Amino acid sequence: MAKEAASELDGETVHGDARAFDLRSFFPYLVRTYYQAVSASVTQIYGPLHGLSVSEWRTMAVLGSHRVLSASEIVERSSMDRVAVSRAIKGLREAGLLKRDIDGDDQRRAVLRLTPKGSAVFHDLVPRVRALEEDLLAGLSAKERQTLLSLMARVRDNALSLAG
Amino acid sequence: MAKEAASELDGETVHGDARAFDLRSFFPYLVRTYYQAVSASVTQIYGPLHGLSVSEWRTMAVLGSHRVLSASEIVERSSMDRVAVSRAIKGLREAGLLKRDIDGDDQRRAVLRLTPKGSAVFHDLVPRVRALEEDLLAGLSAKERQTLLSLMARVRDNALSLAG
DNA sequence: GGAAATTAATTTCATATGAAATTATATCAA
DNA sequence: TTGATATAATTTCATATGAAATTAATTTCC
Repeated sequence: MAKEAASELDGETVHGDARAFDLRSFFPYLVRTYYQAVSASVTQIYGPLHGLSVSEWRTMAVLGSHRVLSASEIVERSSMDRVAVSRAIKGLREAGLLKRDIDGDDQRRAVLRLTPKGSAVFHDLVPRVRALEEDLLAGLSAKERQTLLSLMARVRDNALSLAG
Repeated sequence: MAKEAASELDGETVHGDARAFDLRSFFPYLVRTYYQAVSASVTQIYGPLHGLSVSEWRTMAVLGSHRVLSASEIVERSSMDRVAVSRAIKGLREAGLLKRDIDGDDQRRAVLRLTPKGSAVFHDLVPRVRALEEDLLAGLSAKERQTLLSLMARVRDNALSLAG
């Protein structure tokens, strides 16, 4: 990274009020610290307890409520990329938490479901992550929670339309 | 990951309403998709334009407004870890955007500042990232923006207190 | 029917990341 | 002093990540 810059800059002319720029009040930076804190708190639940990675937990969460899905369907429902899902499936299979069968009609398609052991882990985790969710939102009224989700959704939509 | 689970689970008894768990309404998951969208939109600015990585941009942003700092001070002001900062400094030096001098009093300490070229890149980027920030928050009133930041800060504080 | 295009899933490869170890200097305490 | 401890910064090493290539099965269209 930081290869030779494309735009022409003479290195002398300083314009605008860039000097006053403060990273710590820059909105994307605040979003990042917010995400980091939230993310670290969740990892504490499924990480140490059952040795799951983030991708494994998400894969399990999607399968836990949908019962039977293919890898592609998990990709759609989890906003993870297909490599992450493929590796999560591998890890969960090795741990005996997930079962993989080839679909009768379409031999490319692998049908995935939690094993009884996987299902038990899932049911052990759900109340814990729900409690964590409550702890994260502690002190916020129902209305504030709704406001937060709605504002986040609006900003996310703005961001997605910028990315194309 | 997904090594042998520690807790005892017989794999048969299903309890609670885990079946109804939906990842897509799980708060930490929503925070993550929000972060991913915002993050991708910012990367579009400093990435292609000047070939900067995220860490390089942040390091530059901190130095751009503080003029002269050590690597540790950048770590404090950017919420990055010291390895990321060290590597960002290396990249920025190789690109001629940052200058490193050993402090006279403390020979361990490296004093960093942007070169004229680095300063020019910074001044080129600031109006662009400010415009992006505005695009992200488009459609939100001043009050709504304040509300969003305040709610995010409260949740972040909750999360940090959970992590210890 | 069979070549071309499509779809499912995995593997490869090159890069990113962070905890722990390392190097080097500075300070503290006997 | 000098041995022990602390601090600044970098390097190492093991793991995580994702784009692109690969493998394999299926569908489309002539």
